[in-house]
Amino acid sequence: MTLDPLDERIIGILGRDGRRSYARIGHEVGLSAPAVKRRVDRLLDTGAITGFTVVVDETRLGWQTDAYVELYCTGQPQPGQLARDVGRVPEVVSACTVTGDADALLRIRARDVRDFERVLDELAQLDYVARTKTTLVLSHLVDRPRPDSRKNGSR
Amino acid sequence: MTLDPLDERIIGILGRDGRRSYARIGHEVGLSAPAVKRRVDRLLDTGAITGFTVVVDETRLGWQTDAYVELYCTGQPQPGQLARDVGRVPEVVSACTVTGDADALLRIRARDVRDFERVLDELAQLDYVARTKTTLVLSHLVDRPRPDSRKNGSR
DNA sequence: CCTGAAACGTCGACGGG
DNA sequence: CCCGTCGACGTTTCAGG
Repeated sequence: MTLDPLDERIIGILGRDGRRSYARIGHEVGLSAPAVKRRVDRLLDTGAITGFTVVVDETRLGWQTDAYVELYCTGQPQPGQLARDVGRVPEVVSACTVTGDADALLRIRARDVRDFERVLDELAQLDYVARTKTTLVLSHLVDRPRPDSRKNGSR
Repeated sequence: MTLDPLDERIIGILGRDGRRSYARIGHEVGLSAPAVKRRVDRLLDTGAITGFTVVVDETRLGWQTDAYVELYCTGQPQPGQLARDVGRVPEVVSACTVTGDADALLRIRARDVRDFERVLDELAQLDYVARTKTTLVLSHLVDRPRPDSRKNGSR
């Protein structure tokens, strides 16, 4: 699966403003609105684009506690089971298996520290979880939806 | 800053489909399209909503290496300087200061392992960076744009 | 908050490079 | 194959109630 430079520019523009009209995008990249739509539709079909979403300020919406939690497990839980189990906890916003000592690394968003403790308890009760290690997020320095693919020369 | 239950539902819908029309949203929550637009505009004004974006499958677009990098620094670099420095590296998709031994935790998206090594070198050359510790992501289990705020009763 | 009407955007069908 | 133009339809947006 390979991307046209025009596709990359379109994705870049949609990354900065997911609701920009096809006509405006076309004007910026030198295509007509239908041509842009056809490309976006194709990108959706092939799965390169998986959807559109709103970006919210989590902290302002009351999710004040942000943390990474490493999971140390007994044995090797099936990745499928692990995914299902942690996916059931709504405060888990991301989870992945990783190299290193821990078996999985979770990103948690909780209302406050008290709420976070409850989530941690919930995770510790999964029978294959031996222990957890928490790293609290203090301040956010950078947050991008995706890597910047312009070929460096900005600034 | 407090949110109406209607605002929460609207944000929830936009989270699942950031391009859904105000008319359809209005139909789902029991408002007219202009009423929905006014709410979304207000949420944008107050900063609760910071924008709209496209969701892409990074792996399919050629960003095959995903890793967490802990930064250990000499002294306490100013958070502002750190943010500026790591923000200049396009492969850094997120960065935050954290509790624990490390001073900062970065999320990196690189084209491949070779590309990742280059990024790591770039980070190591910042003069206040003493050492780094990499954790490679193996497989993604969960990935949500934000915590699920439905009050648990699903499944 | 809703309703209406004008401006705007979307999206299929069609023809040309 | 991918592009552009056109026209019908849906949506946004602002006025007024």
